[in-house]
Amino acid sequence: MAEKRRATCSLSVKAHAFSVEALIGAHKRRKMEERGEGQREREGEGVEEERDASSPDDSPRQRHECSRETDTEPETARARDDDSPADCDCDVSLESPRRPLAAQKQAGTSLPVEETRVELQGSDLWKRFHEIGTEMIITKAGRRMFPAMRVKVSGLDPHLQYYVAMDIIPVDNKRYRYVYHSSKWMVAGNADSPVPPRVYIHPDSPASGETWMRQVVSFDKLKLTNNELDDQGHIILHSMHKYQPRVHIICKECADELSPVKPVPVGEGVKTFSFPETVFTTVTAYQNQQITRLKIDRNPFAKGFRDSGRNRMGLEALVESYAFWRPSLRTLTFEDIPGMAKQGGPGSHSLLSTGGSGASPAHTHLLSPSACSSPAFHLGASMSASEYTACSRSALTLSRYGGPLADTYGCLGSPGADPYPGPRSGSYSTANSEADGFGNPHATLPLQIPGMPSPQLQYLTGNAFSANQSQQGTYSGFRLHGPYGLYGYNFPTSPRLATSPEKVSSQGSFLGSSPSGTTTDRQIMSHGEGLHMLNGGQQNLFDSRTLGISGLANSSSQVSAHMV
Amino acid sequence: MAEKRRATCSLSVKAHAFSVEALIGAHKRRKMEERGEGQREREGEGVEEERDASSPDDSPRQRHECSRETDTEPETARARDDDSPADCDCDVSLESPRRPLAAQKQAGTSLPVEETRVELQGSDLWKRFHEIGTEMIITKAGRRMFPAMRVKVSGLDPHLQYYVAMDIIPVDNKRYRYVYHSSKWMVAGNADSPVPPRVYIHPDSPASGETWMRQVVSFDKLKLTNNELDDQGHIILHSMHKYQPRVHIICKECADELSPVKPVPVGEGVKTFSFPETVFTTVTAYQNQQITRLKIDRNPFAKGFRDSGRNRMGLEALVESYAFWRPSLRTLTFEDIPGMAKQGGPGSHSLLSTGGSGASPAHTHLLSPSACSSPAFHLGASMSASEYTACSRSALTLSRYGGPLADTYGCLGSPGADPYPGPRSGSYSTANSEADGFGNPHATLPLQIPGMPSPQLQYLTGNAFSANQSQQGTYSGFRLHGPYGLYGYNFPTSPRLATSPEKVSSQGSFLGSSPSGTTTDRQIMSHGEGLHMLNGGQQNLFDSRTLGISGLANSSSQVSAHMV
DNA sequence: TGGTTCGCACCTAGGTGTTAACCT
DNA sequence: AGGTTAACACCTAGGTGCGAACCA
Repeated sequence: MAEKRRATCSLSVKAHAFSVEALIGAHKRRKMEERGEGQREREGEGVEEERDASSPDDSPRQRHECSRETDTEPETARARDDDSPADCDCDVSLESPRRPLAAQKQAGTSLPVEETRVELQGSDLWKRFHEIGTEMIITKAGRRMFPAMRVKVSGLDPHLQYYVAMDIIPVDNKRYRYVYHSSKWMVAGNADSPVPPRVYIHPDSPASGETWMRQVVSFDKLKLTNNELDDQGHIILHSMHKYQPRVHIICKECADELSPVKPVPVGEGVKTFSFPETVFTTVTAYQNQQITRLKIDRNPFAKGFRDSGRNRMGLEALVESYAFWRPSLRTLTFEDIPGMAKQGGPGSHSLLSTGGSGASPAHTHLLSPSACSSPAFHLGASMSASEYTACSRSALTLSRYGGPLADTYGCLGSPGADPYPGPRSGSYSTANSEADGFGNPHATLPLQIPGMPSPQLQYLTGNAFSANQSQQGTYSGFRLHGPYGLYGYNFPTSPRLATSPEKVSSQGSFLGSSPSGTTTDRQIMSHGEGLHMLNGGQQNLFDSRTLGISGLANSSSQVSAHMV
Repeated sequence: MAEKRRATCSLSVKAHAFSVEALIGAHKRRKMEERGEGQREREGEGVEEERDASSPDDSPRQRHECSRETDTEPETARARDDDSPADCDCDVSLESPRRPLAAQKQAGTSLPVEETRVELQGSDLWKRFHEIGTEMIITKAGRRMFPAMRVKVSGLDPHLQYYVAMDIIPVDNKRYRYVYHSSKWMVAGNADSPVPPRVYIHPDSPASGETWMRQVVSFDKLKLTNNELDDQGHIILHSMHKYQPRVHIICKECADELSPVKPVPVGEGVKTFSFPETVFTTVTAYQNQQITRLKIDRNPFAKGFRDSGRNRMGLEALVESYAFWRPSLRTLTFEDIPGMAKQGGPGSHSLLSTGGSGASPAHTHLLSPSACSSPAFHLGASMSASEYTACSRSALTLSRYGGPLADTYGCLGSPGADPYPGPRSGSYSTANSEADGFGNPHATLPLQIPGMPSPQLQYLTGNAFSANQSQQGTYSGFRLHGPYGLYGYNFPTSPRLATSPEKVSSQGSFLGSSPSGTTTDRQIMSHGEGLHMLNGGQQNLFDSRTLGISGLANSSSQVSAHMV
């Protein structure tokens, strides 16, 4: 019934223009080849440390394989054996250090001044992209980023109110062009004229430090656009330019000047963080096929374009599916397979027919209805934990709202017209790896496990620049970038203040079924009937069942960024 | 390919047990019959004053017809000619009076003490259900209410912080049983033992009075369950009991005791509102077929069950479809129609095949990609409106966050253990009609049109009990209920504090494309490229194009409830 | 020719009533 | 026999890359 059918192969029309290098990744090639085709099949569904976060159905399956999915770190000298254990479930020990100070001190009372830190979640995935050369599609209507920025914040005053915002600044003043022949980005001239400044203010803003630190702060809903007249509040960028996303944490009293249509103010109370691996080049259509592949492999919404296991191409998948019927099918062609062009084989429920007909409804129902529904519970006020410990299900309660004590700071200043602050100052950042990129819910469990030692804790209790990873012997530890030589951020105080609405409504719907603890979702870990509450670091109680269900500890990146 | 096919008719298995009265609505029957079949066809897509709020595609179409869609008010003595103009587009004058005080005073500076008022949105739809006998399905997993509670709040101090919450209390201590023979609910004994108390705290809580008053406060995400062990934060109810939803507005300093698992506290600073037309009976499966019909007709998610125009039942629709081929088909039976059991007729594009095959993918693409995307824009701080008036698109900006001045009130008290407050006191309420129930986005536009007279303003500026409707001659005006004789609300201080998460993440996704101004969505009117901003009543500027696009003024209900 | 746009198939995510079991 | 449950078809809503068309 469908009027148009996709071509069977997901290569773009430009495929003829690729270099072999671009297609196979050359020296950056992952070592996947070593494996049997059967093993690689599942990679296509989104594997390794980074979980899709949206298809609860395949989570369990993948966790069983991740130990060998991450064993390859293209190009970099990073040790492979570090990632493997981290990727796997049940090794939650790596989780703990993410909240070193807050968790240690049994917070609840205000903490003394400590360094605000921001860890990038999903750093591993970001780096995978970064090694290839991250591209982000921008459209007139606005396009989400993939991976999305997700960070974990620590070192805030639990009782102060903060805004968290994100902006994206030019890395240089160049325009780029992708040369298919060499599979490289080349400078193609100077940058286009600046675009109207836009800031994505996290929809949970303002919130208490406790709230921010309790969850993974996700920027899933942020959208990029090339429409300079955009009135949806999306971040406006030029195509074929290089950009650097930044995260800002602004104390409420300093947020007077904060606006979605003005550059983020600078000064005390505004801390800015950036992560080098999140640099990307904007495009209106993907240039590097490797990027396309990785996006398709990892973004659940692009599942339809998977060959059912990327590197293990479609044919191999079919071989597997039909092995029972035709044991020696190794050399078969598409024509050999009945219905290949129109539908999947009878036994291949997980085999997406690339040219499949619409006549095959999804009655296979891959989604397990009992998968975690990740709800969020609201409390009217911050509560004494004792009120909720009586729970017969060993559940904790999430104090969603800042609570009475959380906003004794009222910003009394008027939101006066913000004088254009001028160029942003550069930002430093240190970054450790071993992270989940897209926000594996299970992986981002912000819980400190009582009684379980935190092997990396020692490395994280120092200041931001001392971050390191105990279990990653050969890993470089952290990267320290000098002042980011980012292109001047000068926008006209400008006429197009045409601020406009931005849809934040369906916050978290994307990751609704998995990324617990993201501030986007205001969710809490909850698997099936189990109830697991985050308690803002004030307690260390939690349902130990969570461990068995939601391991995959490594997805939290030990990235610590230092602000200016 | 589908393994199971729905029966051709959407009548339940209990259909054999209905009385004719139940099927045709007896004296409550709407006068639709008078119309030609062609006119009534589209009713099935969700018409009258209440708009689906989720299918932007048919909005325009419907507005062209609504003038005659709402002309019937079953049973009540309500004048029909009142509703007609109100339902139609362009008559925005009815919108204005909804925000009498805030809009009048050019708020922005604090208002003197005034009566807090709450208007039920979608009162018309609620009353339609109420007249039949509203039923709400409850499931173990939790079921949304339809219609959802949506209210408009006024009379708050714009600069104070408030929580808005909802709970649902028993109307009496009886258990009910539906008697198909008489199509009536009969008492079947005493109520079951009380269920654990649950309160749905609106996810936007706490927020400033300005924020609450600016938007329609929607309880879309609230879910009902019959699972007493629920850990999702859903409201727990008994099946076959009668309940009354209530809305509470709690000033932040009084919200210490507010908890999702404890009864709403009483006392100063807590104002409770209830609307008689929102009483419902809980069921696990619909009892009254008229309820089923109305639900299917109005709930966009049930569109698949529409016969393409409910009251203009399936057969009539087919007659129309096949009229061209068989002009005298009035007496035909299902068997007369080729393919009746499996697919719709050739010419009825809007006729959903009741038993249709899955082999027909949605390539018709009903959704217009250019339809309003209803985005929400965040502002880091409340801003001086002057900053945004320069917009070349005559757009205004929504000040999303309370802003600096919005929380000078910090509740310093600890969230101490809340002593069980005991039975709720009854609540009074006055209610005017003429409302949209489900929250037609366009209809809930909280804008005061400068220069446009507000015919009903005079009736709404008084205290809560003086509400009336100027244009509804014969309507009773308002209802004043004495202290609601609601069943005692005594729950054990109880053991199952098993509070638990509640998913609030995808707030507004349901109404994402239409109900602007709902606090659930934090959205702003925005049609296509147009940008319309709500400004919290601080300004009256807005893009006049909104009028032409988003009329349908009547959907805002002039309901004013009085709290205890 | 390189870059952009737009319709589309194909996904995820989740809200409907129906239906057939199932329970009491 | 009435009430409850879970799977399911069928929706809404919207996020993907593809590919043809378009543009400069």
